[in-house]
Amino acid sequence: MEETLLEKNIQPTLQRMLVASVLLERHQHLSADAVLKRLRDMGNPVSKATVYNSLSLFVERGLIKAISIDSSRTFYDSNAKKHSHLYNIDSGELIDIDYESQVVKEKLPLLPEGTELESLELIVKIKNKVKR
Amino acid sequence: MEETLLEKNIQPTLQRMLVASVLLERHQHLSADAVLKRLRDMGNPVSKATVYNSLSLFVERGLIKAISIDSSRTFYDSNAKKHSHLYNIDSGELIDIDYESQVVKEKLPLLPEGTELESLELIVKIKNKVKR
DNA sequence: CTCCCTGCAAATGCTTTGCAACTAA
DNA sequence: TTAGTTGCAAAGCATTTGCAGGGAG
Repeated sequence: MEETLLEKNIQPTLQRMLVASVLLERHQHLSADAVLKRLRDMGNPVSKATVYNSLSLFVERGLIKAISIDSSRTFYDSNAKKHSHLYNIDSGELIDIDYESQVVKEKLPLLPEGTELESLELIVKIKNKVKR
Repeated sequence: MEETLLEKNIQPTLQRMLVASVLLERHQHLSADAVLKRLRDMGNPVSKATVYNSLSLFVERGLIKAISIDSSRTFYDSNAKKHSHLYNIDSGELIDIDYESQVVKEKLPLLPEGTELESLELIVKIKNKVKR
């Protein structure tokens, strides 16, 4: 874990290692609050501010991704590779899909003069078929 | 304008007509606050709550779209037709692109059992090429 | 009358910040 | 020593809500 952080130029402090190990444990999407809760449930007292600061730093350094579904729903994604998302508006579940953004990129209209691609975010919102 | 609202099953009150006319005046992306400011600058005193309530109602009824760039940047889009967006992270500018979501949809992996497509949001983030 | 809408202010929820104490090189 | 990190509480924003007053049918 220490190595993982160092590779991304992140000074591996105790709290950062804790935050990183909770999120990177497996492929998952967690809110900042869920990370905090999990840490505390595990008996690791970390402050809310530190969780937010760490997660933001990780995103900035490309260790993880942040997915904003709407103004009050941000998920941190342990999968930093290029991929897209399915969001189930009924269950609140967020699922990775192996949809290669290459497909999209190839078909993309020209970008404005003097700009270049930074990232590409595709969110497919789905809902349950049955009686809603 | 009254007709436009009625078509979408929105009771055309004075304030709703004002909000709608500011946003639908032309193709644009405005934050709730920008709508409020524009209304007040035009000498139409409308409350913040009413602007938010109206915009949310319009989105719900399919008159406009809401685009969430990140947790503190929501834009309301006068273009309710299916399209995608370019977001310039340097300038904060949001631009519609005529990128037919059909292309994306055709290539989409199967949706989970019992679910159906609700919407599809593609945000291409770009940055300025020169010295940043 | 009754229902719906409006406006205000207060409340909410998420995220950031100021700052003093702390830690590691 | 000195820069970087942490934790707490407070501040900050965007958005929502409670509720009293108003308006339309």
